Order: sequence, then structure tokens, then C-alpha cells
Amino acid sequence: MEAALEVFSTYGYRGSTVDQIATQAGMSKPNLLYYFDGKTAIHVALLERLMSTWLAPLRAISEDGDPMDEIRTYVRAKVKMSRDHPRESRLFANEILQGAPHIPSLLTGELKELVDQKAGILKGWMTAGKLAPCDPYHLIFSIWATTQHYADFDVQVRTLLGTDSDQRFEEASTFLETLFLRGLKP
Amino acid sequence: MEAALEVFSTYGYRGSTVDQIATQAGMSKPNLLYYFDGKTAIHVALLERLMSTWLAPLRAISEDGDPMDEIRTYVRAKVKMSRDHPRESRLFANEILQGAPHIPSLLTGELKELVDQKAGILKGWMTAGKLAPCDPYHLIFSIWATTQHYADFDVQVRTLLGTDSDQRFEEASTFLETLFLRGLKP
DNA sequence: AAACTTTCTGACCATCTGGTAAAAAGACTA
DNA sequence: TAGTCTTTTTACCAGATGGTCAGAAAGTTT
Repeated sequence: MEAALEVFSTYGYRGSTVDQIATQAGMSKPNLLYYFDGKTAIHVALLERLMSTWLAPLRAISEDGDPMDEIRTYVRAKVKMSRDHPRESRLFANEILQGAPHIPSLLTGELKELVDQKAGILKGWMTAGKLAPCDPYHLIFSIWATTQHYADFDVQVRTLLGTDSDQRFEEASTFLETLFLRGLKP
Repeated sequence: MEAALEVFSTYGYRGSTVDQIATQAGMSKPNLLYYFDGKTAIHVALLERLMSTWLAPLRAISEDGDPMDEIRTYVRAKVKMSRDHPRESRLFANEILQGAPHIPSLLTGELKELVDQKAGILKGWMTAGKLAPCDPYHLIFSIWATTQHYADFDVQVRTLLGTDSDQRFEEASTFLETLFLRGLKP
């Protein structure tokens, strides 16, 4: 799985070969296929296993917390994930970009359920006057987009910032925190 | 080129075949390769031809305009591009996601030059007190990320919003406009 | 109409890729 | 030790794919 993550996230599904994954995992192709029912099965298994980890920060948003704190924490956690788990982010990005052909049920199921729930919480905060009124779904999208950008478009970010240090994640965290807190203050 | 855009943006570089593009263009593979020097050449030609169109909205930002108006106009233009030219967006997203193996010079050249220039303008507005102080590069990234999200992750957005109408682009425009204007008001 | 140039096609090839078959090599048990 | 089950390797295949080539059409010039 570790090898598959490395390969798939770098070259995409079609761009990866079973041989590459096997080599990366230090085994032969037939041996790899002894444990998995084919290339697609590896890919799906990987996506399913990572989905819950990937959604953990969103799941952690609590209705009881302070809205501003919760959002700040969420943004920070997502930037951290882009820094520490860029491969996972790219894996999902690749899959969604191609129209999510392998995980349609994950989108309509687990993901939608969670997002609907959290959107409800956000909406509640807004009607309670604790958050500037806006569309909660688009708010979630904007947090995903801005934070995952630093993993998915890393090459571009590094090129344009002209720095290779991890400093960009700190800067990003600070910038996004300011943007969202100012933008959402009731 | 139109056929290549359609195919490459849907399946990615590795996932597309020359035959697919040829069929889409209504010609035979050898005939297509009579005009292009190979699969890679088609891809690169496409990326280079689209780069300027793609950057037009950013290029249109004028130092003389009102900062808030300029940013509002830019965000709107970018959302419109996601709606009207999703294939172009996905084509670039695919390429950057894989590490931009075919267009390294475009990033370090044309793109970086333009972004540096516009970041300078933004910085100028900030020191003049016309815009809340923040990192101009990360500001540009956040506008790119949030707007292109609606093209690149369209499947996810449609699934979670549960609507297929183009209404989502209107909502997105409104939401992002509010977010950025509130977040950047000095 | 002949000569020549450009465009296009069918047949073909080398390579890559996902996947399989069968047997060898270990590991465990009676 | 012999037998059985699991794991791994070697050899291989069928189909897909990028690309080539000789020559046929089609068009243009002389």
C-alpha cells in the first residue's frame, strides 16, 4: 500500500504500472498480484483506506466549540495535511479530476453524509449570529481548495515562491487563517 | 487541437491515446502524426497555446484601478473561466499535478514573470493602505485554488451540492466575492 | 497530360502492460 | 520424514499503444 501510494500519487492511475508498484514494494509483479486482484483493486483499496484519515479534520469540527476556533483549527489541520501527506492529497485530486471513476460510492456516501452534517453545523452558527452568513458548502469547498492547493500544485507554488523550504506552509497557514477569520467574522 | 483538448483534459496525458485524439478529430492516426511530431508534441503545443488565454484575467489586473474592484473582477472572471473552459483548467491541473514534466519553462518563464509583476501591484496597494496587508503570492494562490476548484473538482462539487444546474457558479461567484472582499478590506 | 508536391491510408512493428500458468521454494503439521 | 498448504518466482501471453513506411489519392504546377 505504501508503494502504491507513492507510485499512484506521482503518476496517476493510468500513468502507473503494476511493475512499478511491485518494484517499489520490493517484490515481483506476480507476487503483488497474488495479494491483490489487479491494478484497479490496489487503487480502490488505497482510496478507501485513506478516505477516513483524509476526512478526520473535518470530522473533528464540533458544534460545541467556538466557531472561529473550530475554523481556525480546521484550516491549520488541512494545511498540515498538505505538508505531511501530499501524496494522499494528490491521489485524491487525480481521481476526482478524472471524474472519480473508481470511487463514485465514496463521494455519494461517506463524504456527502459528513459534509451535509458539517454544513448544517456551519449554518447553525450563522443563524445564531456567530459566523457571517454565507453558503456553508462553498465555504467548505474554499477551505479544501486553498489548503490542498499546497499539496496538489506544489511544483507551481515552489516555482513561484522561489523557495524550497517548508516555510511556505507556515506562510500559507497564516495567510489563510487571516483570510477566513476576517472573511467570516460576523 | 480541439480534439486533443477534449481527450487530454478528460483522461490525462498518459490516459489518452493518439488513436483517441485522431478519432475525435475525424482523421486517422498516421494522418494526425503527419501534422504533429508525436503525442508529446501535441500535448505541449496545446499547453503553450492555452497558457496566454488562461492568464488573460490576471494580466488584466491594472495598477490604476480600484483594488477592491480589480479583485472582484478577477475573481468573477476566474469563476467564469471555470464554467466556460473547464477542459483547459483540467488540462493544466493534470499537468501541474504530475509535476509539470512537459512545461517547466512555462512556469519559470512567462508565468513567474507575470505573477511577480502582479504581486508587486498587490503589495503596492497594501502599503498604500488600500488593501489589508498579507502575502500577495498566497493571495493569488488562494484565488486560483478557490475558482479553479469548480472546474477541476466538478464531480465532487456537483455530488455534494446535489444539483446539476449551472447555478453553482453563480453561488460560487457570490460566495468568493464576499469572502475575498471582506477578508481584504483594509 | 505529364510531372511534381502535398495529404492521407492500410499494413505493420517494437515495446509495454495487465494478467496468468505452472512449478519451485518455504513453512507448518502429522 | 512425508505430506500439505502458503508464498514466491520464472516464463509467458494477448492486447494495447506509439510510431513508421511504402504507396495511394488528391491537388497543384508546368
